Amino acid sequence: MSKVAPTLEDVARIAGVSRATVSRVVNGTRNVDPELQETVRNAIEQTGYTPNRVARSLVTRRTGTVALVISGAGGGSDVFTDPFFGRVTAGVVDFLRGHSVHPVLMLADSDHARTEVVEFLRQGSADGALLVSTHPADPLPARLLEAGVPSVLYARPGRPMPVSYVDMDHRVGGRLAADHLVAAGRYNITAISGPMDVLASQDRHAGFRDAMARHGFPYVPTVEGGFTAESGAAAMHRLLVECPDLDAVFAANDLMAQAAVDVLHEHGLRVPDDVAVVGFDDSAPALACRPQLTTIRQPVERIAAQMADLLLADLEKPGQRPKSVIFEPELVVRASA
Amino acid sequence: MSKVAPTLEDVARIAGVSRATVSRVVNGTRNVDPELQETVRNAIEQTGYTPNRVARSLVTRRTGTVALVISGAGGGSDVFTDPFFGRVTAGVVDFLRGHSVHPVLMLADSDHARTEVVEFLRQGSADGALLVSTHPADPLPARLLEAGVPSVLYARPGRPMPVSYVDMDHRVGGRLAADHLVAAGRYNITAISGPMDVLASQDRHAGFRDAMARHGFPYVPTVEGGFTAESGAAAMHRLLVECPDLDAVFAANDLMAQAAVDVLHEHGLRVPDDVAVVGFDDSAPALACRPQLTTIRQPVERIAAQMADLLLADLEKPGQRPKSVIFEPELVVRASA
DNA sequence: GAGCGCTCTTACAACGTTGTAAAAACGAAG
DNA sequence: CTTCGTTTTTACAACGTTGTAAGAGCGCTC
Repeated sequence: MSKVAPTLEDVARIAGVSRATVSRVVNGTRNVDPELQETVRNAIEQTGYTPNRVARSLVTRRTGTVALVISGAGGGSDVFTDPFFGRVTAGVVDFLRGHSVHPVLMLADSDHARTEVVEFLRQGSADGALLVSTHPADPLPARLLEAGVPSVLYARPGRPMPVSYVDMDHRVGGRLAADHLVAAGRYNITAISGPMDVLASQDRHAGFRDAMARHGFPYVPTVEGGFTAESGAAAMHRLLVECPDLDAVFAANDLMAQAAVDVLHEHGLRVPDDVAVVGFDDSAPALACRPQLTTIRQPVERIAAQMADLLLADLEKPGQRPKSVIFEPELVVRASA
Repeated sequence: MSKVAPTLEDVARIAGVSRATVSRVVNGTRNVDPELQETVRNAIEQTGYTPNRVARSLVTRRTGTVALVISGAGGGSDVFTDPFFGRVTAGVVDFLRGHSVHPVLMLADSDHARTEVVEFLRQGSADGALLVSTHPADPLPARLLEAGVPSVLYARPGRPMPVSYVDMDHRVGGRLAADHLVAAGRYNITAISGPMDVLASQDRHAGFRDAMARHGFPYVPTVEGGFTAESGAAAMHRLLVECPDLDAVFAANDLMAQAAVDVLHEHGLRVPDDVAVVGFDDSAPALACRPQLTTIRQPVERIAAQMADLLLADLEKPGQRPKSVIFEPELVVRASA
């Protein structure tokens, strides 16, 4: 059975030196006689010693973990089926593993849960927080800031505050979609927006609408969706009723775009011949969709990695002023438009 | 700025009692005079005290975290785009949050990474491991067992060993698919299997083939896939070449089934009129697919929650003998077959 | 009113590490 | 042969918590 783990003390006794010397051999090997080093290393080998991380954390005040918090989203379980969060996780995990830092996954979908997250971090269970917060009214960023927890946000905060964040220029994304559809000669262009209480949705739509206006289209029939497939399908149905002669749809994410394509097919409309469809994100559904989606690429994994990078930098040298890094979207032309 | 966190000592001084008394108020409130309790609570309120989890862990030898390890899968990043892992994560997170336990996400896709996982757990950074290991040759389960780390596996281990696990009866799943296709009057039934070095794939296929044999079909044309959309499409192409008059396909997961449907459409074949398609898992693509997939439901979230439950039970009362819980699959009839 | 059994509270020693200040070892220089 | 620097090693006090054994307070009984 797993006998009790050996400690520094045990190693020191076997090597015939003091705890401190062993400690110095284990971490940065400064000022230790090479011969002694060898002896100590042997003793470590012999005992199978492995430093106790908790004890180390207690004195260094560093745990080597960060919290990855998904905040704001309503239903806890659906979150992980949305490709967006999977990609964020992938980007974060991939970056952190190169730095021997481990992410603790937390959901902050209720007030109770948010309190728990703040407590967790105040208790020093993690060194900082990576916060994916979609709703601008989310109180969590402010609460973490107030608690003095080093944090970096994915997406700019709802109200200005001194905190680092990464983001993408969603307005440019909207503009790219508009430019593409207009250049393709579409006239009856419509949109399925994301939930309007989400900043990214607002920006995507504003960018789209502004560009359309510049192209001479003062009004864009729009139905608000909820970033889910069901909401996308419902929105498409309504658009077809309100605007039967539409020849293009800009959907604020790929999930809704895919659902829209299905609805169009059900109505006997061909994509892109009758109706052009542009999505947003360039995530898995964009490729799974038939026809494959023309979409606006958001480099989620890179953005997420950058977020982790900013946090580690802040942990390394605390007290720097907040930073922001904004990524540029990119039009990916496939078959749907 | 965030002043240094208050400690038990501070609270004790303000309340005019000793550290131990405060400690007893904070956790299970046994044997403390109600009046004193009130005083202490006020002091806690006043200082904004929150117990330091690391210090607590050092003495209790419990961290309140478990490692959620994704092992075996090749590419680190794709993992999280596979709906399966998202669902496992959702199930685990959802269960654990009710128990104030937090999952640390780890990828074990290389030997180096596996060593890091074992070290992490031996160092006491987490109380136990939830291991999603797909390849039977994966050395991680054995190494964790050897290191005395409490663990529970998703899927039975490659070789028998005394460790708890949860699983589903994949053979029954294969049988359900075969029965359904035969009952629907299909004659030229084919299969796209999962990667054959994965136990779940073997079982699904074996169950399918055995049932087919019982129905009088001694041979099932089969192409091996890799659980990805691309591999599913490639497999479907090959099947169409080798077996042009096929009228049914059983794909070992929904991702491949969806890709197969697309390929069939490209060949001008209608689903289900010309070819029936049955998937496996009942994950998001099953609903996104047109027509929606008839599939074998695997209750991934419930299985994952059960896995977490077993681990917590083992942590609660260590040294019990290993347990296994096997779930039953279920046929979900939709439009594709 | 001394002794006894309660309940409640308090010191104190862990837990396993790191960092600092003091001590020992060892040459080299005067 | 002492004195002084330099390098290496050691002892000891943290870090913030919990658990245990000893102690204080207090109402009973005899």
